[in-house]
Amino acid sequence: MISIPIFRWSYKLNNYKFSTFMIQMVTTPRAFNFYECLAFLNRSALECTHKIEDQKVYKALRINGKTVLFRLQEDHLGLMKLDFLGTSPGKHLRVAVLRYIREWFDLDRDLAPFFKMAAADPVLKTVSRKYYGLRLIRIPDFFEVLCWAIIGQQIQLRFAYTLKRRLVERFGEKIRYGSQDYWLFPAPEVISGLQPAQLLALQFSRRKAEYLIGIARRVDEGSLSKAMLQALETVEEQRRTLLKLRGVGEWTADYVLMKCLGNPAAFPAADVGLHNAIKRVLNRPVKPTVAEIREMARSWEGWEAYATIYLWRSLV
DNA sequence: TTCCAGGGTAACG
DNA sequence: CGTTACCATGGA
Repeated sequence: MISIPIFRWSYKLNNYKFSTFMIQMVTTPRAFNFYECLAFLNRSALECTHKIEDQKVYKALRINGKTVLFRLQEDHLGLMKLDFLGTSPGKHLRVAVLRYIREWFDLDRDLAPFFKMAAADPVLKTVSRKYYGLRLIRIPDFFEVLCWAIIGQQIQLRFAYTLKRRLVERFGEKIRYGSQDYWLFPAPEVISGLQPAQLLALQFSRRKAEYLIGIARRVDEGSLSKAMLQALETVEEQRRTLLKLRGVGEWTADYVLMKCLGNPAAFPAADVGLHNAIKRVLNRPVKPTVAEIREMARSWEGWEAYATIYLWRSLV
């Protein structure tokens, strides 16, 4: 990872020290298209854990026990420009944010093998060219990815975003900057103390309320964490650990492996969106069966997660 | 009104 | 092991 501190300055606006920016650059790999990633991040107007404005992403983050707000935008020469807003974090924190961003956009992955495979694949051929440079946009926070996956179970994505927004704006923290609020996903210690009725009031189903609170308790008490999963030897062990959780089935387990742990081979094969995307790409009258999809996916081996996100992208 | 959404659990063979 | 009813809600 190369980070280049360019310069630092503060400026005055109306004779008031408005803000201090710490500018840093994030290097980007080959086969990376910032605007394709932006399009994915911008797919719902109801999104609340980041904001996109004028081709720039804004995100609030709690990291190393501190909250920071940053902005990320495309820059020339294969770089992204990172600005910290409202604070000027120390070096340690800046490095942590840079690491977060590399993970968020899956920057440290060589996609050459994926594109080589996809170019010759009947299902992926078109989408891999059309959305070339799109990365697996991850949800690095373990509690957040579990909540988001559970919220999204068996409901339309639009409603899932509505529920997430209610959860975040009711139980999360916010950073105010300028005239805008930037929200942080609720902490597990907050959700673990809730009664199901408090989530039912936000129109969560009773089941989902129970799942979320149960998982929040496990994360809060420390008996479940991302580090714990990462320490396991095999993906199968990771999967088994996730499947033990109430509310986590095959789809959710694979979704977490893909979106949080960044496993490019994780594959939610039963996903309805994936089925619809394949149906459309192949111009079929009906959705393929899971068995057919597994057959199609044989040539995707090792890149199932990337195949999935490119196909999901084609739905919007 | 019916059917489908980026599913999961529990009960049943 | 595979199948099935049930869960809850919003859109088309």
